[in-house]
Amino acid sequence: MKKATTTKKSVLRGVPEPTIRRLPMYLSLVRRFATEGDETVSSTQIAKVLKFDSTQVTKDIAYTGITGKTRVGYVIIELAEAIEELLGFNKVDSAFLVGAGKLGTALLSYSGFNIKGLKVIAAFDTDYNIVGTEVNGVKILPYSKMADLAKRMHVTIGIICTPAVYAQDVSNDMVGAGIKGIWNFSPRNLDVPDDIAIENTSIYPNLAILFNKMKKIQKKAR
Amino acid sequence: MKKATTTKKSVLRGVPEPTIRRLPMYLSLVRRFATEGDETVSSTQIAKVLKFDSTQVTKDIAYTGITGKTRVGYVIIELAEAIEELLGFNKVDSAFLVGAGKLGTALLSYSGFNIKGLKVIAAFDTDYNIVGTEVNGVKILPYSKMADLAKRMHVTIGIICTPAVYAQDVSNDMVGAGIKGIWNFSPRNLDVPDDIAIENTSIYPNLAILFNKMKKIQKKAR
DNA sequence: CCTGATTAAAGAATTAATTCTTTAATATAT
DNA sequence: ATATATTAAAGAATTAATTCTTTAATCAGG
Repeated sequence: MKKATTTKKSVLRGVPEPTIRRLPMYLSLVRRFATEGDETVSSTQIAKVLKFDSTQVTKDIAYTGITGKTRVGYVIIELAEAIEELLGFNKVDSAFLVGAGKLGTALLSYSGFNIKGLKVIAAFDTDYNIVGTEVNGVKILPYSKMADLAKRMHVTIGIICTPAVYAQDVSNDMVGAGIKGIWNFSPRNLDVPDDIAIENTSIYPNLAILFNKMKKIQKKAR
Repeated sequence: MKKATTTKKSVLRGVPEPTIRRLPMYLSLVRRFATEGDETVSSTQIAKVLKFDSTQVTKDIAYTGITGKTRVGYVIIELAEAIEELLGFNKVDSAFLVGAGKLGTALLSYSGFNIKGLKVIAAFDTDYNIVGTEVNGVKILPYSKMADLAKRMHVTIGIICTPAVYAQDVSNDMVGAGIKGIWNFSPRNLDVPDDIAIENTSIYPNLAILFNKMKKIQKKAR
């Protein structure tokens, strides 16, 4: 052990996905602590609120590269910034959203959606009843212009909120336009080249996990 | 080892969470195959589309209790039903939604939300400008009536879509009213008794995972 | 200035999850 | 019929993730 290279752990083998799922929880929690006047936070505190093992919290935070202080914990401002950096929330990627139906407009109007890290600069649809309108400051443009604009504006992220049948075509168009990451809210599995990142988001896994937890608790009660 | 009990694997130690996250993907995929006329599906096929290891798919499906046939695969109808049963999507839980703001109404109007397994029978808010209105067939009632109605109607699931500051109070009221599972869309971590299941849903983990995948791909390219 | 308590951090041990290997079944092609 | 290829399934091996243990730092109280 003790290799003298400067490579961070996170660079060596990447941050585990379970850690990436937990880090946003820590971020939201310590931000709240900050608004309540706290300046430091310990992994013990975080673990207590979230009901996690405290060494797991410590290990997760270690991926950010910052260090804490014995008997004090972490400086919240530092910690929040370090988590944001690790998660990629501190730079801004431009995004196009395609499919301004119910789900698409819901996302556009959702305040939590315009987060640091992601800037939705336009939305697109084929329905000329909604093309030309605006949702939460984002213009809805004709889909025919999507690919060309994405190329010219160097948009890196595409958000797909179309019905399942159109999702693959939209995905193809996005990839053709140089988009590097696709956030897919449609219930269709997309086929993309290896160098395109894809993340499927659906509420069903969350619902399934809730049901599963309820089932486990019922079982324990017997 | 080798205990001769008839207990299924899923009962012995529960279904792993990664498996529960994947099963809805299989379900959505095989339903599509069914609409395309297929009657059977192999784990190899599923794995190919989703870019998973095929033995992982086989093992995940094994948790449902059904068996496949060599050189054929699984009967899609059976498989879909078995997954639905395992995930708890085949029974119906009554749910109340609290907080009919942007996020709440978005969820109510989202077609994928009224899934088998979950029936939102009413929504609640304290804002009298929206109380009395209806979203997608769901009435919005005054929040003051929530707890009482939940008790009388034996509602088992509460969905919280309020701003962070109200979330803990709503959660307390729900627990007091006998609700057994809370699906929390607010960005506040809730403190609930051990016998209450809680699932926090936020889009940030998904965004973080997307960014992380993009970062990995960029790194590989160098 | 001690003493005790709390903490981050490193490392070991354990547990969970994934991937690899083998086997037996069986559909399809020759 | 026979051979070949495909598949589910069981089990072993591997890898990943979590939890436990120890250590050293350092803050707070006497």
